[in-house]
Amino acid sequence: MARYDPAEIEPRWQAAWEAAGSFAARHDPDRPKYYVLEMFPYPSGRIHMGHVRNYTMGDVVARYRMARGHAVLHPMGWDAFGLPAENAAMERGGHPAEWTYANIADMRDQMKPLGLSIDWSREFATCDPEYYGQQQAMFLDFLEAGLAYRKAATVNWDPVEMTVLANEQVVDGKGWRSGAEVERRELTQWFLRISDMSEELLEALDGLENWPDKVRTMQKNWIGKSRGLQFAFSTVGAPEGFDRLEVYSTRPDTLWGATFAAISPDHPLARHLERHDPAVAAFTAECRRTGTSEAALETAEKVGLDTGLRVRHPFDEARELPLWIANFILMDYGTGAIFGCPAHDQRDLDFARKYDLDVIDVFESLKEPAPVADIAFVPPKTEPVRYVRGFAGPEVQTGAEAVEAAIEFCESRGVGQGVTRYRLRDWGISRQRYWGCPIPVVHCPTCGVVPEKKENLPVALPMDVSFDQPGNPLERHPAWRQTVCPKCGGAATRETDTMDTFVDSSWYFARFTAPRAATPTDPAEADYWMNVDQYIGGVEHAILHLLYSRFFARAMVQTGHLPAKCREPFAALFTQGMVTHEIYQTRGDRGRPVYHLPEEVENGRLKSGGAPVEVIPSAKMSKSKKNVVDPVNIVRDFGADTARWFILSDSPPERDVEWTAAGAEAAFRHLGRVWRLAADLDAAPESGNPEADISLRRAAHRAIRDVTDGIEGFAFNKAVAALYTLTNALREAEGAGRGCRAEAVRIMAQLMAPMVPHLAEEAWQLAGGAGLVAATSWPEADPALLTEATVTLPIQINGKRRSEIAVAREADRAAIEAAVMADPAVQKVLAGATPKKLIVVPGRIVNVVV
RNA sequence: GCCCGAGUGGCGGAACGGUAGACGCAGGGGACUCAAAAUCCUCCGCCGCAAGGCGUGCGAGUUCGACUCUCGCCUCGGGCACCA
Repeated sequence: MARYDPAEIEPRWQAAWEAAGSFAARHDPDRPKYYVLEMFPYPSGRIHMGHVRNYTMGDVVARYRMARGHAVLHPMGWDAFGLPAENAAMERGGHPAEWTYANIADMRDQMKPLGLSIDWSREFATCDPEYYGQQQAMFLDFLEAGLAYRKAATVNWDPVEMTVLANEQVVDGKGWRSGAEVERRELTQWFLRISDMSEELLEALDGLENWPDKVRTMQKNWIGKSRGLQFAFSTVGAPEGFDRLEVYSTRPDTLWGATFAAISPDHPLARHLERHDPAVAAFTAECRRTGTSEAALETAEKVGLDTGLRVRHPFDEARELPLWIANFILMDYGTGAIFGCPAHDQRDLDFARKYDLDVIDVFESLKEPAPVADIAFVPPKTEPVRYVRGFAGPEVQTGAEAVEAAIEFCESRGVGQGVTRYRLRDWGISRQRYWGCPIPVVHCPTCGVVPEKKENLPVALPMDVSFDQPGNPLERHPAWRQTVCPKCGGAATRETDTMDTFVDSSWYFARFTAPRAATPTDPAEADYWMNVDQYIGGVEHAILHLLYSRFFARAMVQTGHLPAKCREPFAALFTQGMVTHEIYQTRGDRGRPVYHLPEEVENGRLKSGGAPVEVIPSAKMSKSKKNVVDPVNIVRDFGADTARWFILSDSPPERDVEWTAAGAEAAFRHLGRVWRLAADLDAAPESGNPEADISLRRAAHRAIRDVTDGIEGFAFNKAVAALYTLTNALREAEGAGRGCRAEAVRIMAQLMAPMVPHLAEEAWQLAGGAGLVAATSWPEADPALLTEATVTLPIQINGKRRSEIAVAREADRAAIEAAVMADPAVQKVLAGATPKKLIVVPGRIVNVVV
């Protein structure tokens, strides 16, 4: 007997789609367009289950929208610049380009058998000179528009390798290869003025209604708008030029609790002091031996050094506070100087206790007033508290009120002014690396920094480079740097910094609308296809990638590369969860863990040798833990449809999904049953009994409703469950006739086409459908088939379910009440008395309160 | 350290503030088979013979009614600006 054979079915239908040109995006002004985009992959060389999940979800949306009559754009490309290619070149020789393009070819070959509805004619990689040349053209426009500039910024410097390290390459404050203590070092670097758009990027978040709230919240917090007071302390004993010290505080209401002032080790005053005082120099040098990441700075032990200088309290000239240098003050935020109020800030309190500084309470709790001991009193700003050392406003007020009152009071006395600040910093895009988009400017000894001419673009990366030593090969290339000044024609050198790879991924979505255009975008194409209607990717990109893209879209609008409607390029965002798997380990020498691939393990034992394995609970699939399942093997063993079906079933898309071998096999068995339902249609009786027919039709139409709701609501697990229910109905519909069954199978084929497209085509054909199911319109549910005449109403007594009654769907309240009172369980409890309350929610529930 | 999430049977999960556990996996029992696979039937939150009781990470609260709302915890995960 014939069996479900995906190895035969899947290539056949992929060829059919190809022949029909089913997935070519066609600019059709007469049809509504729909742009589905999954975050494009980094070409590591192997696709993993996370990719399968991401692209399957996008494929469901894309195929569903096609069936809904949209002109769909569903492209794919490669985020191809970045560190791993350089690391590969260092470790095994060869050129990053060679490694990258070979990986792209491999990954494309792994992806195509998944049967995704991608328009491959639009594919590109960000390392294509054609792409990054257009990026350079935009950079020049940004530069001219004042959106790009240079300033000094700190980097992680490895003093042994003499190279800049990425945060990821700094492990416990040491270089990952050299093990040398990392130093912070200042370099002049290129920046994009994202901070100028802080307010706009913040306000526009409200309009992103189809983004997850959590992503909007994260971006809001990242932008970090704050209202505070900026004022200057006058200093005592400070060197010339430092007689005033500007500080910023979001809690000026605690000014009377200030017991010290502190500056960043990178503050100009600290830098001045270190030149004259060896103790200060030693301390600031120590502070700089930390990575540049905020997590590293925040988790480092809080240390400080008393400069011996003092500042005067602005409202009491006689009161002097010690001035410290402290490692937790960030030069990038505010003015790089603060006043410390230990009573109402835990970090300040820890610092004060450590260095024996005073703690002065400013306000206390209304409920249980007590002086601060080891835990700072930091109530929500909305909670009213009693000010014992307030200086503006009433004695009892909230923190928020007190802050505003303090700002007003200080301004009226000429002590500082209220200011609005943002945590968001300008975007540093300089990277001292080879494998990135060269920044197209020239350094001329006479003209300074000069933009390259657009006709000279792309400034292409030289191919004759070596990676046998650390550092940027562009710096030591014998000829590449040498060029002529575009302005004066004299000898000049090229910029050797390349761009952050986040730049590459900040506009690829726009390039997909016209991937071969001679300019970064084509206005007509961008106008038709933009914006992205549904963007899908990992939540790990919630802040940086998405915020940079939002900024870039605005910058592109400003420089004429996108129409004005593109300021928010992603109309809807969906963030998917990870794919996880159990970890299998045995113990090697001295108890060290040895990890094993899932395919090496069977029934809790190693296939070879039979040693028992420890099972560690699921975690994100990672090569180092070997808890990875290669999609290529799954497709080979079960077919793409099984991989797609499993990855969509069970877990809601936004949550993590656990891959299990049993689940994959079960998915395969289910698809086999579905195939058999279609293949065995001929065995059904020519005509069935009317009751079975109508009940099957009802089941099919309920499935239309439920699958449609599931897809529209991004609850693919629920759509899958509805399809299981329909399959069960078909299997149980013994009395239904052949025609009715075939109709149900065709509906099932249409409903499952977005998820398991190959099997859907096969079932469609077996059930007598004409043409490709990929070319049919989405079925409509008949409302008449969705409603039942009677409903079952649960009866609660005091909130606990005790009984149920069947009533007509249209039954009114009085009829329901009568039926409830007649119910034996109710009568037993009431014993003749009247209920205290009778709550009737028609169609839902009844609650009798006695 | 800071910001954001998530916690429901043995497992993945379902549930406009209204019958907790849809649908599936695993498992038990049975049919078919020389046997196995496949397939089919059936049981399946926990305690209890039963009546019944208890159950959505923990502790309070709001409500006729809380997985769902509020507050306080615990655990796990994501991000923290040079990983992508």
